[in-house]
Amino acid sequence: MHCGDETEDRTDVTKLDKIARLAEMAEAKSAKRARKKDELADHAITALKQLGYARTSLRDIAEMSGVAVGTLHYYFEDKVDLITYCVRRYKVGFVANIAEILDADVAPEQLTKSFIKGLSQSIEHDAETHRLWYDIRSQAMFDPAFEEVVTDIEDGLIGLVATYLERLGRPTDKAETVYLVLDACFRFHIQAFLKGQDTAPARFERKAVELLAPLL
Amino acid sequence: MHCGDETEDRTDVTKLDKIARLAEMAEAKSAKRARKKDELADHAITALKQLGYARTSLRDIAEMSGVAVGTLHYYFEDKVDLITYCVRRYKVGFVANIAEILDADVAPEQLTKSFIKGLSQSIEHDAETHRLWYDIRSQAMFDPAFEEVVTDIEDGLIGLVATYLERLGRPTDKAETVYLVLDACFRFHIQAFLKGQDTAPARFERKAVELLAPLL
Amino acid sequence: MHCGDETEDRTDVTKLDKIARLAEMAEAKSAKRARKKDELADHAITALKQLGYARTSLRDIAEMSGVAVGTLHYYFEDKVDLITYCVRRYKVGFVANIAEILDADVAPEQLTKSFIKGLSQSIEHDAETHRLWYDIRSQAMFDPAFEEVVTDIEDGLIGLVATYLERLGRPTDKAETVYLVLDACFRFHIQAFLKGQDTAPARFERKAVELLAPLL
Amino acid sequence: MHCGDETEDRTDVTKLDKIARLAEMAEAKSAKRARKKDELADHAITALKQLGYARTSLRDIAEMSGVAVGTLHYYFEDKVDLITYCVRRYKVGFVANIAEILDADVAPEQLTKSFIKGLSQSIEHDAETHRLWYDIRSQAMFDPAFEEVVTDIEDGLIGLVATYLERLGRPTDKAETVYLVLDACFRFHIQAFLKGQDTAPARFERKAVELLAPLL
DNA sequence: AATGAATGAGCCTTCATTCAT
DNA sequence: GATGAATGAAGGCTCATTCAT
Repeated sequence: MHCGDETEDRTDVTKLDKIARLAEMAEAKSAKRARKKDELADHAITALKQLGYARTSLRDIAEMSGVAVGTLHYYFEDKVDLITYCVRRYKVGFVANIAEILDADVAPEQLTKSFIKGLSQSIEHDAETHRLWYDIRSQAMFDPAFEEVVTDIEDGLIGLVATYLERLGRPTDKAETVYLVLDACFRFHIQAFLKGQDTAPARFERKAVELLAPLL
Repeated sequence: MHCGDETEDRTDVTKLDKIARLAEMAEAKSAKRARKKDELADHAITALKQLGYARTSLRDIAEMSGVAVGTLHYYFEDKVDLITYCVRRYKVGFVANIAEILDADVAPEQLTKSFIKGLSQSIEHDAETHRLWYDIRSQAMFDPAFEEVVTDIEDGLIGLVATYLERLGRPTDKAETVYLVLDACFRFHIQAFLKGQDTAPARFERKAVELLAPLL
Repeated sequence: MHCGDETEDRTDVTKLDKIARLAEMAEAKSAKRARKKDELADHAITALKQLGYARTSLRDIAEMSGVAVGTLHYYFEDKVDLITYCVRRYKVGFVANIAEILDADVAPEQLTKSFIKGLSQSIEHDAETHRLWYDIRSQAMFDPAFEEVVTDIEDGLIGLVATYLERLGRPTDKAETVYLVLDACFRFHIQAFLKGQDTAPARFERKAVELLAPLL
Repeated sequence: MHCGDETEDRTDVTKLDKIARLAEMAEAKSAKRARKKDELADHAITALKQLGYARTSLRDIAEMSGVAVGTLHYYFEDKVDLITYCVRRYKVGFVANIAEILDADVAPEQLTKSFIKGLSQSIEHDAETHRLWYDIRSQAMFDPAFEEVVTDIEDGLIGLVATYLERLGRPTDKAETVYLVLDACFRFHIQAFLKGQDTAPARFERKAVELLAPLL
């Protein structure tokens, strides 16, 4: 029937509209939830980088975030979920930062310099946050729950080095080796910086050059 | 009087004897205590290498050692004292082991091979214990209580590399750099081995050679 | 526009309403918490008056209160906080009770009688609770954590005596002296009563009259 | 038989001798043990007056005495026995001190002055030790194990006041009352002195005179 | 006579997690 | 969507006491 058809059509349209609107709302909701999660994570990082994984309680984080403890569990499965989310978020940002430096249009010899400078500045400004990464990486040796995030991040870091080698016109098959060397150097000087040695960033730069030279 | 003198002499001798015996007993007691401490530490390491610092309770360790919790506190100041004692004990043993290898009377080219082989075998046999060291080293970034033991051990490891370079007839001023590189490589492959990758020790050997070559 | 203004006004009203309601809820919540605290304290006093400060564990109190140990710590900072809250609460109630007696419209000679009677009855009915006060007062000689609550309560007791003297038409500058004497007498007979001497309350009354007479 | 008699006699003499010598030795031994107990008690008091009954462990006392914990249990039944021994020993000494003052051949008006002076000086010099007495007296309200020593000492103190009244030519039936008043005053000013009020001893003297006057 | 190793119950406190609202 | 009250297991640590030597 005409009437029926028309009605059905209209109904369909209405239904589709509703669904579309619902989907839209769901998306908006989900986006809002994601924003809130990130906001909570940022506060959590502030707490975590000061005390480390084992010593920071959800209460500490809740207090620092200005929300109730229950809220934390509303957004994150459990403590491990929260911590991995935080570490991932921080380290992804770090990788993006360095990637940006590697994206600059500079000569190869200049690239190494600015690359190392970027890492050195991160030692100076974010030593406390990086130690959180080393903490989690150690935990992962005992607790499989941390394995995934550590592997993902470490892959990202190796990828970063690959990008660096690419931009240098070098084969990327040594990315892992170069990462290993740079990471050792990075970690060692963060440790020194945290012990109060203010010259650690500068020493890192010299040592990194010394290590990189024979590898390239 | 003669008699008096003799008596005094005898008394003196007796006194000295007593003092000597007392000192002997005190020493024996102290030695026994040290032995017991080491025995407890060995049990503790067995527990710690399975769960790591934060996840292993003194109760766990006591149970594993077959003693009461109180006994642990009778021998160790607190948990930190116990853990640092364990890590130190294990790592000193490890350094001694490797040092023995470096002490062998072999040609330089052979030395590197046996050195790396020693490390590779330690990955295979003691991966779990080594991760305890990496755990504590990370904790030291947050907790100054671990700083001393970490510094001491790391100095020992650098010293080990210096010995290696010496035996090779190389200047030892690059010991720190070489240590950094080897440690990064070592840690990375322990991590891989613990993730179930059985080829990690072999891969470590190849990677170590690759890294060492340009540095020597 | 008229319309706009009106809408804004309405919005403002709504906002104010919300704020008001929120404030109300916060207040209600805080009141509820205070009520719960008092309820827990009352249970705690029941436990504490039986065993005293050092011998009563938080487990004992939790069990007696029918809550988990954690709940106690949710409402009170630590054991000292809980105990001082209890002692303060009890003693403030006691002071209020006696103050009520002193508020009665009776002749001066009658006042002393009813005052002493009130104290005597408190010996008979609350000897166990009062000993908790004497316990804490002694602890305060060693632990500064108890100093404040002891000073506060003792000031309140001296104030009580001052009220009594005032109602008697006497100068209040002897309040401290009279308090000292009455307290010594009170404590001594509570001690006797707790040793099983049932005549202690009656003896307290006679002794108190004997002590007060020359002071007034 | 002769022989037998003689032998028996000799035997008897020998036996008696032996018994006598044994008794002598036992006495000497017992005296030595008593001396050692007192020596240990004196060290214990030093520890106890600083921390109080509940906060002082046998380990603390052993360390301060320079003996092993086991030794403490060799001389004292248990902790309560040790503490009561200490308190009794100290307070008996205190009573003897004051009794000596009361024994002096001075005029009655002078006696009150020197009596109060003696108490005031004990506040100044031994406030810390006296608080141990107040601590135990409070504990006695909860723990019958302390009842006896507290009663004994309190009787001794009342007896001291009786001696004072006697020397003053007053009836001793008010000894308990006067003790109560003096004790209240004494305790209050010890408390004040321990809170850091240096004028407490002087204030005690004035207050004691004020309180004693109407009672005599 | 004196020791000190060993105990294990018990203490206070922390914390991730749950759930009714 | 967010809260925070409530939990209870678990943690590190203390301590009076026992006992073989």
